[in-house]
Amino acid sequence: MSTLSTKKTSDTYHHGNLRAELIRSAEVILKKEGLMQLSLRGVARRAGVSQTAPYRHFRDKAALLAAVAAGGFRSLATAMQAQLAQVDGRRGRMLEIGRGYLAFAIENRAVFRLMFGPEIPDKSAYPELRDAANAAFAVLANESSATAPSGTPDAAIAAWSFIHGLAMLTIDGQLRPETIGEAPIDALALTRRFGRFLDFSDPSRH
Amino acid sequence: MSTLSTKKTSDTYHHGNLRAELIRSAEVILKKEGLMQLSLRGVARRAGVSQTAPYRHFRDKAALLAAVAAGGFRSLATAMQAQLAQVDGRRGRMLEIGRGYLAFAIENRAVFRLMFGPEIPDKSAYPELRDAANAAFAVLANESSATAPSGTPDAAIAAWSFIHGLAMLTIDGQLRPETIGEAPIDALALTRRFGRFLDFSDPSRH
DNA sequence: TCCCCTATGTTTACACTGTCAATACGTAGT
DNA sequence: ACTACGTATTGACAGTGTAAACATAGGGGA
Repeated sequence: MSTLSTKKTSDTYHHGNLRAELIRSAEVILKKEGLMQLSLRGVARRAGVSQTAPYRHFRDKAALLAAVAAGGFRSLATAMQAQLAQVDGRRGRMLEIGRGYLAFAIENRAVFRLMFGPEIPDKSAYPELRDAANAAFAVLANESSATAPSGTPDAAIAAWSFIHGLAMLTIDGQLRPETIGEAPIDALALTRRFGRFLDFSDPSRH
Repeated sequence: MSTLSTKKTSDTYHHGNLRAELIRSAEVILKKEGLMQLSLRGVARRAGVSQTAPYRHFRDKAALLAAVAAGGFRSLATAMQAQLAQVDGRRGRMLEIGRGYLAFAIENRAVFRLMFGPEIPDKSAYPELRDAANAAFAVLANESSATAPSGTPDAAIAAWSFIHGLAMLTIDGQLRPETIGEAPIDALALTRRFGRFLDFSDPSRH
């Protein structure tokens, strides 16, 4: 209408599929600017809509973040399974899962932090998020139950803790030369050296 | 001489030692309201000064948080050493360190998250914070080097990763009955069951 | 003693945020 | 064709981090 603001959304007043677009915009900002820089208004701006448009699709900012985090958990599960597909036999499967986990965390720091951080309070209030998180853990737990000595989920939790801690410390920049007194470290190589912590099917190398 | 002493513990100025008071206020708010609810203005309010008074003592909000985080790392080191003092002999020392670590994380979730989160970007820019973090890691590394087979810091990093991951997952509420299919879990008891991951001086049980 | 200097604290202001209320718009169903 | 409803916009409000200008106290040199 006005010559001043030529909207690129000239197609429709109703965006069409704004919800998905908002999630995608949030992901882009997360990856480019980080979690601290992500604002609802910024997401709306990038999607080309007004600042309150997101409220038609998400109760509040946390709900949008929950949707993004759910997508993150799905990607995480996929990353682990993709890595798993590269190995055959019973050996080193847990290690490959760990690699997938670590690679995902490093490639998507901001989303990874969001998935586990306090920015989404009461995560259990979002069924989609809860299901996606459980599905991701299931990849780990399922593999663990197949190789661990006992059927308890203890082994899976132990493996998860180790991988998760390694991922967190890595993306937080705590695992650095000054800290550990070595040349620049490839975190994935690190996991290889610690394979004995991950692979319950291979106790020989102790 | 006089300038030095007055700068640190001067009590004779406008409102007393504001810098320390601000840090204490921030800690209180952190523990009571959480990291998301902590604002610079809120800290100033609680300290009874104007909203820009903190800028005479900290370059910005991140600088205040860095001071708080440094205190957190010092407390963490103390917590680990206190736990360590409860055991004699070479056995189970790493496990006790892990317990101290976990207890601190649970008791001080918000500070713990701050210590490792992205709210303080470029942590290496704060010498006090860096030193405190290194000192805390040193407790772990020192113990590890005394018990681990090789002199490399690999074992310390592995132990740190495991404990850190367990702590993170715990305070993030990921280790819950629905997730792991068990009755309410005491995280400290969990570490006991996973002691073999922590105690390098006892490789027999593998 | 007095006065000024500098470190400390306040006031004011601005751009930004999350979110609510009222309003406009377009499309689907009748 | 007209109405109803889901969708998007405008405007507003309280709260945030922080920069600039101003105020004040307490000590050091005269």
